[in-house]
Amino acid sequence: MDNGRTLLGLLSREPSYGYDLKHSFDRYFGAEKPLAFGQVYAVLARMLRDGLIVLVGEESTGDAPDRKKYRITQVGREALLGWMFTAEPPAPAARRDLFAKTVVALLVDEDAQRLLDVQRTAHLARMRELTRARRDAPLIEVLACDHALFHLEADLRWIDMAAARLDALKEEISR
Amino acid sequence: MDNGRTLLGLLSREPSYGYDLKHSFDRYFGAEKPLAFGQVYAVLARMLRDGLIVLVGEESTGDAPDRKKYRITQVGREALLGWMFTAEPPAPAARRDLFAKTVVALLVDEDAQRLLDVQRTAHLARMRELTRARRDAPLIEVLACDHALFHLEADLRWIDMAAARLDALKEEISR
DNA sequence: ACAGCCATGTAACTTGTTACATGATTTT
DNA sequence: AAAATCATGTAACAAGTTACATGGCTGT
Repeated sequence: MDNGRTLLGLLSREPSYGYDLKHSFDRYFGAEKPLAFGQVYAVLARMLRDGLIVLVGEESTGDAPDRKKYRITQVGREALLGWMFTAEPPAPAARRDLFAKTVVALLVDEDAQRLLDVQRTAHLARMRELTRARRDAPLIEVLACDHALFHLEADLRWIDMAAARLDALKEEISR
Repeated sequence: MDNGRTLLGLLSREPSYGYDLKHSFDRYFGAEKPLAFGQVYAVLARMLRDGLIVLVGEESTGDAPDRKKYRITQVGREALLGWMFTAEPPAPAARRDLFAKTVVALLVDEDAQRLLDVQRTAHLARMRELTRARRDAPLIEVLACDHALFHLEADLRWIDMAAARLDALKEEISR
């Protein structure tokens, strides 16, 4: 319900329509990946069902096409605050890509060192891209880039550390 | 197909059974979160359908209960290597929890500074836990902890940086 | 006999992805 | 008149989560 919360955040500013929400979402979060309309309406239907939002009066003139305006409820506001002020635990190890691939490389007895080299190169390339995209971007995108950059850097540090311990790891795993 | 690849990795060592795969998975990746049996069989059925694995001869004695042994195919081996030697792009900004929450806090005009403080505190607490869990753990778990620790640290750095730019961000967003 | 482990799965539900369907209004 | 944009959705598919169902074998 990740997209759900961000849409709820937008609705907590002011009531709005599915169509407009999609564009607001894209403005704040969608630089890399715009939100599909299908997803917007699915999420709205879910939140409506769960009482996080309601349809607001409307039927303005009757001439215009369907336009459904949604408003956040008290329940929705509480859910939103609950989400915001909670920290998600880190994903389990198996679902952290780099870690999983490294372990699999050791299991398969494919050259794990080569795997780490490939991953390092790919990470560096992405970091260069992001550093370029960062220039001349609005502040919000700068922060989005920095967030990604910091995490790529964390991966790089891990790669170097793991590379230095591959032999010991390999031995431990094959036991 | 994340779990799929790790199970495929285990199968690339030697043919095995769903039941055993679950336990192998838990041994290498499941310290934090064991893999459910239901998921194992679902993944196996999918990989079988896609030709990544096949059933191996078997029907050993007829007395024992159902036991289905799976073997990786050439197609499966190629899929596995393709996965390993590819780097996943970072998740889009909207799906990076900390970033999304921070932007929502600014939109909602809830005290974003307080949000960052709460998140920092939670991150530090997790880091303490992980540092503790790290002691006396086998090497593979040490590396899993380090991976998580590096990323938590990356988040912390971002929190500090974002906290220092909140006013500018708020201004940019409300335009 | 009963507990616990071996071994396989199904069912219901959640969220996300991609592609398609429909029709009105506004702009060129 | 055609093209772009406004505005809503459905359908099919993928992957994961949790809970439940079933039955045999093993050790006490």
